[in-house]
Amino acid sequence: MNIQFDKRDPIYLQVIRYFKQEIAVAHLKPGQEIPSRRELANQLSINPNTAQKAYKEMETIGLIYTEGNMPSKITENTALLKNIRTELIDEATNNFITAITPIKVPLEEIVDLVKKKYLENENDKEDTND
Amino acid sequence: MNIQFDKRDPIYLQVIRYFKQEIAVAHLKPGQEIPSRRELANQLSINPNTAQKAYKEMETIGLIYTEGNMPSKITENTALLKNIRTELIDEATNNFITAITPIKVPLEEIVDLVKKKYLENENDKEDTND
Amino acid sequence: MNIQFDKRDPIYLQVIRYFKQEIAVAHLKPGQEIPSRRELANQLSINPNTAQKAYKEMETIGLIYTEGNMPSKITENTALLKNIRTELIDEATNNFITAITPIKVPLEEIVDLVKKKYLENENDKEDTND
Amino acid sequence: MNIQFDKRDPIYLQVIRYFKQEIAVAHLKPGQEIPSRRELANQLSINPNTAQKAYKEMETIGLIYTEGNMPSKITENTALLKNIRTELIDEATNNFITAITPIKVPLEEIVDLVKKKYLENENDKEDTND
DNA sequence: GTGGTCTAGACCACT
DNA sequence: GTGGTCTAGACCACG
Repeated sequence: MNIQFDKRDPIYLQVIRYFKQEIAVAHLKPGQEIPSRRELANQLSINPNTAQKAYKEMETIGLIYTEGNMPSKITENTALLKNIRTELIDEATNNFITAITPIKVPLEEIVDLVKKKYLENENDKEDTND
Repeated sequence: MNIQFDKRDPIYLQVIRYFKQEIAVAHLKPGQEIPSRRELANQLSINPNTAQKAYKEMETIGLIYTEGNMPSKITENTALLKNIRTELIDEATNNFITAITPIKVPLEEIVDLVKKKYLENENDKEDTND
Repeated sequence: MNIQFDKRDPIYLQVIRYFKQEIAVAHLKPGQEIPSRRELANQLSINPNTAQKAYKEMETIGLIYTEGNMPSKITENTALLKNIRTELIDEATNNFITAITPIKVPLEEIVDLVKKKYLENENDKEDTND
Repeated sequence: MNIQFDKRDPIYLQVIRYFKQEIAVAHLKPGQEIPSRRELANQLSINPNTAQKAYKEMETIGLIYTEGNMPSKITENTALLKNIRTELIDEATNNFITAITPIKVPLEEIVDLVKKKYLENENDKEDTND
């Protein structure tokens, strides 16, 4: 596991987003165990309190659950899990539209730009494949 | 002038973004006077200090300038002004791609979604036209 | 008459300093007439209020005097005039020492630097002589 | 820490100048932690907002940096740090020469005066040593 | 009127 | 604890 933190957003939110993404692409499956708070903090070199905050938030959302002293697990509420992908996509798209609309960019120009950056990004990833 | 503030971002940043957008769509032109700090604060119902902070930041960026105790003006550095539109668009697009990529959404689906939301948004605006 | 205004200091203070310098080098002599407030404002392209403020301040100091509707004149208090040169030099030197002392620069280095910059400045002036 | 504030300059600028001087004489070193805003405000008996303003300005200059909510630190850009001493000295000397030149004081007289005041100042400091 | 600074005190999010 | 933002209200110098 590895997260490229940027400093614009709080770390705990970036951790949550990471888990959501892993769920959206089915790298994390219902009932699957996730690292303990301490492990996570170690792996990501973040403050244990930050890890704790992320997990607590995810529990509140219902994304994960913890029974007794067992490792936390991804929820088995598959409906909720299925929504995550849509939720992430919608959120990203809404943010985008909200940001781009006031600048009055023609739809065509937007689509072209999105396509271009999307493909650039794909190529970058291929270049850094192992 | 009117800004719909959300509480996620600091007000002074939203003010700056607003000015950038107004510049990007050429509602604000090089050398044009902008409202005084007090005036802006009144119009937006924000504290004069918050307006001052936004203006000060815009000065350090080079977006506006102030001579003596005269009202501040939009910079006459047209190169800088021209970049603003591109900068805003790029930033929005990059944020979008960065957010959407890890979810592995096919390009086609993304484009469709963008088109759909864009048009929805357009219609909303028409509905509220006078 | 011509003053190169910088924006760090208030204009009216720069005007006063200019008059003091002209007195210090005896370009302005006791009893000599000086431009009216309006004339000064025109020549320097400054606000008449600013010229007025400078003159008023100079009157308070006793540097100039005005009788009735006559043009203002340089004071005939020669003792005061003689002090101006010393005053300007002392002020400049004190400011310099106050600024340079906390940085713990050896006297030798300071003297060398002053000499160097002084001579550079002399040459610049010669180059722009008419 | 102690700063003798004068009322001519804004407090926050005097704070910045103080930090620059401390850097110039190497009392503050690259990466070194500096007091929190609140602490500084307490020590100097100034408002926390004023301390904040000074620190924010130093950040934009690149003099200090802040990660997360950790105490701010002196930048590790040693090139920038090295320049500060030169910058301070040059600025002081330029101001001095600019002020003294129009009075047409012979170089010799200037040097003598600088020497005299420098030494006076040294003695003053010795007198107040513990 | 303008910009600029400052204080006092509060609140928030993050670690 | 930390940094960051915001409000309310005041004062000053400048033009």
